[in-house]
Amino acid sequence: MARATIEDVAARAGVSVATVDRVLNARSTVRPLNVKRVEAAIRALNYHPDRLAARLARGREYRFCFVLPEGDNVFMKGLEDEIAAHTSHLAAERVEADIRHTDVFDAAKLASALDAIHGYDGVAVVALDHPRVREAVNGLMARGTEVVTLVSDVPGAARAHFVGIDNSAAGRTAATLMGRFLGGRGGKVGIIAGSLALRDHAERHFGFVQVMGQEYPSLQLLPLREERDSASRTGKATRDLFAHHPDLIGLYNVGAGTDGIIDTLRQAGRRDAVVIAHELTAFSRAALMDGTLSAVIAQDPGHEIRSAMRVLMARCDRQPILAAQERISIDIFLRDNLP
Amino acid sequence: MARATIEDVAARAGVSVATVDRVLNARSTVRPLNVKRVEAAIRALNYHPDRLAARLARGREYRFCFVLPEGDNVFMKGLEDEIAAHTSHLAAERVEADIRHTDVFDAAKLASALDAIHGYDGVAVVALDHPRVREAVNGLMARGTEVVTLVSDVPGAARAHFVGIDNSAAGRTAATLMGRFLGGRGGKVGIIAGSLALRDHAERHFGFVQVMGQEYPSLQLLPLREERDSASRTGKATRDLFAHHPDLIGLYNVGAGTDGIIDTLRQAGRRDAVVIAHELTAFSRAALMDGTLSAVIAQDPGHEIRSAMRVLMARCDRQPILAAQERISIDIFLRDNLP
DNA sequence: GTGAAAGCGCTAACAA
DNA sequence: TTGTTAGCGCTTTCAC
Repeated sequence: MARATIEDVAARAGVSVATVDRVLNARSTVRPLNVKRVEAAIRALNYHPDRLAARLARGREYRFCFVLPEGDNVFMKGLEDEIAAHTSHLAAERVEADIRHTDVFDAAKLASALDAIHGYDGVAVVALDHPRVREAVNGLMARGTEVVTLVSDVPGAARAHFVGIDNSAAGRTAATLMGRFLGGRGGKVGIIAGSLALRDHAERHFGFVQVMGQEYPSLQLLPLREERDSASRTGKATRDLFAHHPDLIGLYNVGAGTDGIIDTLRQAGRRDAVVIAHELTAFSRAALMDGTLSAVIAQDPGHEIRSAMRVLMARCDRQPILAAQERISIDIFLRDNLP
Repeated sequence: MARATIEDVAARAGVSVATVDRVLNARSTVRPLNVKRVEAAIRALNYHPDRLAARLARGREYRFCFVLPEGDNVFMKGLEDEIAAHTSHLAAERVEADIRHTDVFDAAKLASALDAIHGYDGVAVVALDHPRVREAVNGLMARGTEVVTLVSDVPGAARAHFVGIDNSAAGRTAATLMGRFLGGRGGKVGIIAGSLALRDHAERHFGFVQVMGQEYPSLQLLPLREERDSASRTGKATRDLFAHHPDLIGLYNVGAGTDGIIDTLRQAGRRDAVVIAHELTAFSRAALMDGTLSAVIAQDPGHEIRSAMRVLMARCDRQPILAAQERISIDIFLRDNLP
């Protein structure tokens, strides 16, 4: 017995395919009796609509807009590459994706960039946790544009989904690695972040401090330094930290700008300290290989982009999203398990 | 300007859609001149065939067979669950998947199980590196059935693809974690495997020993114990190891049967040793949470099943496979980054 | 409220 | 070797 089609259902229910389609897609009012009949037929035949045929008939085009931070953040460049790669792959499925850039550190600019978005079915945005941004996201959803937040969330907003990792868990993971790699040694641990105004940085920092305090009391945490994800600033911060604290044995970089830290460490020839950073880039890979970095905690930009697109498409089709498949994992990379 | 269709290409090339289809799918011989014309038209219009429409028209059904080890291996049960889950999701895409069980430790049985497979478009098999199995795989491919190996490979075989991790890298990863978690302490490290006849176990063992020898000379590796992935045997082995070696500070379980080890460790109240095992299960998760296990190295069964199906489908459609998307990563899980 | 029928872009007979 | 055409399963006018 082959798959049931909409015609089979129509025949069994004693109505036309158009009526079946109406109850399936809640398109227009159908007499209650017929609704019952159709539903019964669907159950009886175990009918599942053929999504391919539906998409073909609908001739639907998905237009998505990705809003990313401007600047030279390597991870964000990676996201862009993945968007390009996946879009060309999805051209066959009528998906079109544009990219817009804006200043992520500025809520007003980000909000007005979002407000200015028209003519898209969905938008994915690297967000900022701020009332103005929340408002802008809600506005988009209200106008019927699906919104997912990417990498960094706006918790209170009506966004359809957040595509990204649990950042406090990522911070806790960093702490456990730091604590265990340091294996009972006592000393100081430095922390550098971009800005605690960025929700992901704040959460990582929180998770890190929490576990360090609870589990590794022999390690003394130095006050957090906010260096705006700038390589020159993180490099200088690293030099300062080592200069002022001869007993510095660990360093955690919560945000970007890891290249600056790596350069400084290489110049100083410091390979003994345990250094943990986020995101896999050409720099961090090389640093992992030569021992400058001990571990990297990462999120896979490819997974994130594909997930964002799947979620957006599912929402546009009013289909449920499979939470398990869309969960983004916290990857730990050592020298030995680099992809 | 909308997407170009096959009709646009046909019109521009001055041929019929059937001819375009012929050159697209290398269906039958087309006059070279027309091939040129069609190819030029495709380039000029930037034509990409609509895969959805193709699949719909083809009315293709993909019939796949998964050959898995029999027995109560929890990881393999996980694979089965994922097959079920993904198949129901792919029913909408006309994919049907059956599961067969066989004895993986027995090359002859596995080979004849493979020989007995007929009427499938593709098979995914948890293989065994043995000439008979290689022959059986080659036989399937020769009869036009696409084969991918899953989790455990048969390197010399003509299989279309191997879906799984780099196991020697996984072993090296285990060693680095072991060495760093032990942080300079000296002592003995035990190794338990299922059987070195299983290629994945042999490779993990190789990678582990290699890195331990090179990087952590203060740790003494005990001779490998082969316990056939049986929980009762690994449990006993663990008891023996601790009884005979009071200075045992690390334990690496290369294969399955981790539950036995966990039970023994819990009973003995040994939380100080660094214990590393493979695969995420209800047991290993709980053991990670309560500190009995220090780290788990895993491969995501969901990714593997989805990848196997994608690869098989792509092969059936004679489409290229995207290596980057199909790479299975070596996941490291600590208490803090459990999914 | 309901149904008939014309596509969506492609494939695969079948004819020429 | 090439072209014509009837579908694949669904959506969507447009009449009734």
